[in-house]
Amino acid sequence: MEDQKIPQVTAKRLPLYYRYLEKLHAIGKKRVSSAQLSEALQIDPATIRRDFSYLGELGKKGYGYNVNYLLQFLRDFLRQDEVTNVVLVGVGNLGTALLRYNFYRSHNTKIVAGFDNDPAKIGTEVDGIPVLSMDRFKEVAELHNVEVVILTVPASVAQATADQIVEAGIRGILNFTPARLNVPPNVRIHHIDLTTELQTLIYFLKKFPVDEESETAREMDEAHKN
Amino acid sequence: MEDQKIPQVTAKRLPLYYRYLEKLHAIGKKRVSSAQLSEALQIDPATIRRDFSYLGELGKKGYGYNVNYLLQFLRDFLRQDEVTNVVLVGVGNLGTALLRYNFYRSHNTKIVAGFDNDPAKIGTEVDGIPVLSMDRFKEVAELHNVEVVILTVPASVAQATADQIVEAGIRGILNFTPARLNVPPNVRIHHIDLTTELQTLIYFLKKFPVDEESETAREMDEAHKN
DNA sequence: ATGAATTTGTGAAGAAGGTAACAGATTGCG
DNA sequence: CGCAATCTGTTACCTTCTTCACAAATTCAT
Ligand SMILES: NC(=O)c1ccc[n+]([C@@H]2O[C@H](COP(=O)([O-])OP(=O)(O)OC[C@H]3O[C@@H](n4cnc5c(N)ncnc54)[C@H](O)[C@@H]3O)[C@@H](O)[C@H]2O)c1
Ligand SMILES: NC(=O)c1ccc[n+]([C@@H]2O[C@H](COP(=O)([O-])OP(=O)(O)OC[C@H]3O[C@@H](n4cnc5c(N)ncnc54)[C@H](O)[C@@H]3O)[C@@H](O)[C@H]2O)c1
Repeated sequence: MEDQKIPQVTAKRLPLYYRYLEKLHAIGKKRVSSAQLSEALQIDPATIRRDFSYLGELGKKGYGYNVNYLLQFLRDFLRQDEVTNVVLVGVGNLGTALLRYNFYRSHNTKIVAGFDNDPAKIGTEVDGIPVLSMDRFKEVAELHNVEVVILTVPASVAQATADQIVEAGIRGILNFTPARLNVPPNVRIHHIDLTTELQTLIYFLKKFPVDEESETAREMDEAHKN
Repeated sequence: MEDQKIPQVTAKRLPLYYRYLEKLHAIGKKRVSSAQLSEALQIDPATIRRDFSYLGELGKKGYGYNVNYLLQFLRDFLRQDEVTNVVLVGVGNLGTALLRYNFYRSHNTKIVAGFDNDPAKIGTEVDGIPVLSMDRFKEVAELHNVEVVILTVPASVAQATADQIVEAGIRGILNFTPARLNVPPNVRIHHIDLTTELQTLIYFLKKFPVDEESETAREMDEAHKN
């Protein structure tokens, strides 16, 4: 709480900046302007400068931002040096895909285990990550200091599963199910609703068919470029 | 364009309402109030009423909303009766999971084909959906009137692939890669950045550890409940 | 060294979204 | 029927986010 509050949206964009700065660093670029960042990330340069200004005066007038400095600053700010352990519950189609994705290499986030209630899956491994019975959830979560769960169970059991993992002390849930979970106020939930995203995209296309002339549709859509 | 503009956020919530109304309809519920919807969807009742008011006067004072009527209205408005054909490009971990998911049953959206450039995958099927060579993209997309692509290729080839599919006449892209795609203004892109979502969730947990006393963190987070 | 060119940080205005609150319409109980 | 209870639609306000526009600082070319 020692940090002064930064806007929600800014917090969501910081990882984007971080990721791109890593790329710039990798190719040896030493400086970058908000205009160049804007070009690459498709975010208004004023927005970018404002975002950074919440963190301090990170740039220099007439020069721009020093890539190394900014990268290091964001690394610290985002605690990118600390490894975060998470677990995934529901090793089905989507869960397996997520287990196979290497969040660790790119983001210092480690999925230490998957959980499922299907006896056929329990005891197996996905890319070296063990799939365990839900019985062992609390034990394993505590052992690895896990506070965040990726939830990919069927919607029908989402609430019951959420109750169970909250009970075990989990404080954050990345919810891929369409269910709206009811949890205590001290537990944070982020919803990712793939179906709705697809539907919304289709809705806009059907509703506002773009003729080459008009830019309206694109303007309408800018806000979606999170 | 005949429809008066409705706010972005409202458009994103409509499928949510629609989905829940289907559930209500299925269990035979005849009427529902904004307060009840609020309870189930965790959206402020005033927001719900405002959302519906953009579409017309759909409710009745002292009564609430007629489930069947509202459901039918939203079905029409969202064009849920028309089947939308889409294709998926990049049949890897994530792509395969999405192919296996039945968008059709739940949302009248049909993935008619997957595309990949891996010879080992071309010619196979995933749950009855054929995996084809990119060479056939334009032909197949035109045959099935496809305007929307789900993009799940590696980030490194995302831009090149986007160019290729835009060239073939695609007008909407659901982009799962972390790449920020550059496309003509008449093509719509929605980004779904799973990694950033996870990072942002973790960021908030680390930055604002919730003590039972304080609600600050939850307040800060409300906006994420999309 | 000088002055033109850059580029930041931010004040101010605007756009977009959320919500309290209430008039007015309707329901449904007694 | 009469009246309390219910519940919408919307006005008014508030908060959050975006963007314009510009002074101030710095760089860079000559
Ligand atoms: N797959 C997709 O592309 C996709 C798209 C949109 C939404 N979703 C949502 O993501 C969720 C998962 O989808 P999926 O396709 O991977 O489903 P899935 O059925 O393939 O996987 C669900 C997994 O959860 C396990 N499970 C069931 N009950 C459990 C319990 N009580 N405790 C622990 N594990 C349990 C099952 O054994 C299975 O392995 C669903 O809610 C779905 O609506 C998936
Ligand atoms: N899997 C995840 O959980 C996850 C999480 C976050 C982000 N992503 C992103 O989603 C994308 C896909 O991830 P993945 O794990 O499924 O990767 P993957 O490597 O498993 O799948 C990529 C697929 O694309 C195919 N491909 C490669 N080049 C192609 C081309 N030029 N044309 C057509 N197909 C081509 C490959 O053959 C492969 O089948 C990546 O951009 C990744 O960053 C994935």
